[in-house]
Parts: sequence; structure tokens; C-alpha cells
Amino acid sequence: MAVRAAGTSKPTAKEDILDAAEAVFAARGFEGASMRAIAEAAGVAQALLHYHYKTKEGLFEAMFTRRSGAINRIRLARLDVMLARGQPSVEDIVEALLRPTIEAGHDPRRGGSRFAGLILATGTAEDDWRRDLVARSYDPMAGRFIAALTAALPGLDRAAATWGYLFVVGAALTQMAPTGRADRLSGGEARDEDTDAMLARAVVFAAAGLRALAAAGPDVH
Amino acid sequence: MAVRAAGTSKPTAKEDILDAAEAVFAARGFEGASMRAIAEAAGVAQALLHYHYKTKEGLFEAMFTRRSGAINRIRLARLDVMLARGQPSVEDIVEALLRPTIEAGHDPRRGGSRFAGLILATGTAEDDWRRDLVARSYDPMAGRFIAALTAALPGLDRAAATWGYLFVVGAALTQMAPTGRADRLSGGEARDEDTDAMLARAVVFAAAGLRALAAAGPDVH
DNA sequence: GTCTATAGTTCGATAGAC
DNA sequence: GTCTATCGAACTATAGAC
Repeated sequence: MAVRAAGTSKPTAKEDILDAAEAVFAARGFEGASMRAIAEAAGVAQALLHYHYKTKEGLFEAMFTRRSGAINRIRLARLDVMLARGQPSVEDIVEALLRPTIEAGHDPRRGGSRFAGLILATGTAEDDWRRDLVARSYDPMAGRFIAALTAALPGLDRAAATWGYLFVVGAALTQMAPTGRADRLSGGEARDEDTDAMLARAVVFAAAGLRALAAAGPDVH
Repeated sequence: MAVRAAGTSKPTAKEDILDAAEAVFAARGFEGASMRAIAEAAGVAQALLHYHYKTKEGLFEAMFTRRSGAINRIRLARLDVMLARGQPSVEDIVEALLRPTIEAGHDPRRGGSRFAGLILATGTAEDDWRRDLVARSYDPMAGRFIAALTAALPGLDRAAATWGYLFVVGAALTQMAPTGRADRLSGGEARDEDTDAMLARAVVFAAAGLRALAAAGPDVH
């Protein structure tokens, strides 16, 4: 669960706090999480959170940038490997975009990504600082994947590539946090916790949707 | 903005409170919204909220079921009209599914649906009562649209139809609350506030994705 | 770096007058 | 049905000992 740089192997209290903060913020949201609950989950005094991260906003930002940075480094590394080998398929690009979020924020208890819901909630928050945090954390990576999709799909203009990217991320992120909804609506034939099966379908769905946007051209009505 | 039954035309304080609750809950989330802020937005004393709706949870549920009920009545009415005329296209089904959420929760100040983000946050909440509220409010309608998609697309098994439905809703809902992200990522060529253009692209994207899921059959890898 | 103790604020909910 | 006033709990943040 922890995200540690190579070489630093011993868990420190400062990182224990980040781990606890990620779990509690993901479960209860920014406003719903309390510094008390995070301190208790980390097994430290509440005052230590303020010593290391100053405010609740500071702790949230440190937690968020640690996890999003780890996810996006993996995404871009996979993209770079593929691009070095030639023109990757749309399916490969989508897979490289989606899988790291599932794996990096994996929750062993529930089988999904605890972090996925937090990204959605943070990106649509009313506060400017939280929306800015998502922009700073994700826009550079997003720009590179939008460029890769444009290269893979002649006919995909910039507006269509942007919407297509946002549709793909939205479709998959909303399914990563297991809610039991797929199980219930399918009578048990689709299982929330089976993120591999969900991802395989998401790749098929997303690649076809992106190809259709490219084929439709700039004027859609 | 208010959702009133036909025949009852005068705004009452009880409904003013629901309107204010929807605005404040949508802007700040369940935990971030306070009964004080809702009372102030409604122009009534805080105690009146408890008189009419007992608790914060009771007010949230009344607000949520009013809006989701209004949206789903429109969705199902459109679906029934189409089915009475014969077999609707996948595009028509998707359009009937997505447009009512944009229109019913429309925010005249920002150009998007304030309610969309609230649905996502409520469906992924940790509390059972909030996830149950989403299930009660949306599952019956979802079941009918999944059945309609299955009828329109031979080859779409139940698991694929369920995931397809959830992908479509997730892709569109995440774009309905304007965050400025499409503008920024596209250099201004895609505009967040232009929900009609977003919806037109979403229909193309979703219909192609659903057709690909049907063509792929039950075994996807 | 980590703790205990607490200051100061805001919250949901209720009592009781009108 | 609507109000004012307030209670008790929970919150973020800080002071100060070790």
C-alpha cells in the first residue's frame, strides 16, 4: 500500500500518516474525514499530523500528489516503452492509461481501487484548490495520452480526442470503486470485484468509442 | 429549478428548503454541506429544516429522491414512447438515458448539471444508507434500459449489457458537472459548458462502445 | 519528533415562545 | 408552521512538556 522511493525501505511515521490519510480520505471524502480519525488509523497523536503537514489541506495534497504521481509515472513509462517500439494500438494505449490506477490504489479488502472515487470527488469539488490540484497532478499526463490517441487515430480532431479521453477515464474510474452495483444489476453475472474482467470490457468499449469519434469527424449532431 | 407536481404552483417553504438543499449539497457534498448553510440559502430558520425533515439524512434523502424521481420519470417516458413505435436504435436509447440528467439538474450559472456529481458521490459513499438510496432510486430504471439495450443489440449478454450501461452512465455523468477540464486540455476547442456538443459526442462514443461489446461476445480478454 | 492538554470554532439537534 | 436561543458533541489547530 505504501508508495516509497527505491532505497528507503523502513516505514516512517510521516509515511504511515500518508497511508492512513489515503485510506480515511478515500473512504469518507475530504470533509467527512477528520484529523482525529487519520491519527488513530496511523497510530500517532493528532498533533503529529499538524507538525508534518501543517493543515488538513496540506495533508490531503501530500497524500494526493504521492499517489497520483506514482500512478502517472507508471502510465507514462508504459506509454514510452510502446512508442519506442512503433505505433501502439488504441487498445494498448487505453490499457496503459487505465490499469495503473486499478493496481496502484488497490484495496485488498474490497478488490477495487480506493483512490478512484477520490479522484472523481476532488476533480469536481467546489474549492478551486482541489480542482487545481487535479489539474496540476493529471493534465501533463493527460496531454501526452491525448496526443498518443491522436497519432493512433487519424481523423480524431483535438476536441474529439479530449472528450474521448475524458469519456474513457470517466467510464473506467466510476467502475473501479466496488459498490456492488454491477453484481446487483446483472443478477451476479458481472462482478464488481473482478477488476480484470471489468478492465477487459472497458478496453473493448473505449477503443470502439474512440474509433467512432475519429470516424465521425469534427461535425457531430 | 424546483420540481413540482402538476397543479401545485405556489412555492412552499418546504419545497424552498429542498431547492436550497439540492444547491448546497451538490456544491459541497453531504458532509461539506451544513444545515445552517442550507437554511440560509432557503431563507428560513435552521429549526424549520428539522421540523420538516427531522435529520440531515432525512433532508438529503427527500432532496435526492425528488430529483432522481423526476429524471427517471422522463427517461422511462421517452423509452416507452420509442418502444411503442418499434425497435429504437442504440443511439436513441443512449440519448433518452443521458439527456434528462443534463436537463433536469441544469445549472443556469455554470451550464452543466449540478446534480450529476452528487449521484456519483452518493453511489460510492461508504455509508450503506447512501449506496442503498442510489440503488433504490436508480436500479429499476437501469434494469429497463439494460433490457432495451439487450433487445437492440443481439449478442450482448447480461454481463456485457450491465457493464456497458455503467460505462455509458459513468462516461457521461463525469462530464456533466463543468470543471473547466475539457477547455484546458483541448486548448479551448472542447467547451465544458457546451453540454449539447458533449452529449452528441457521448452518444457516438457510447453507441460504438456498446456495439463492440455485443460483437466481442461473452469471452473478452 | 512525538506527546498531552486544551483553546476556539462549528456542527446537528432540540426546547419552547408565538 | 416558523421563529430565537442554546445545548452538547465534534472539529481543526496550537501551546508547551519531553
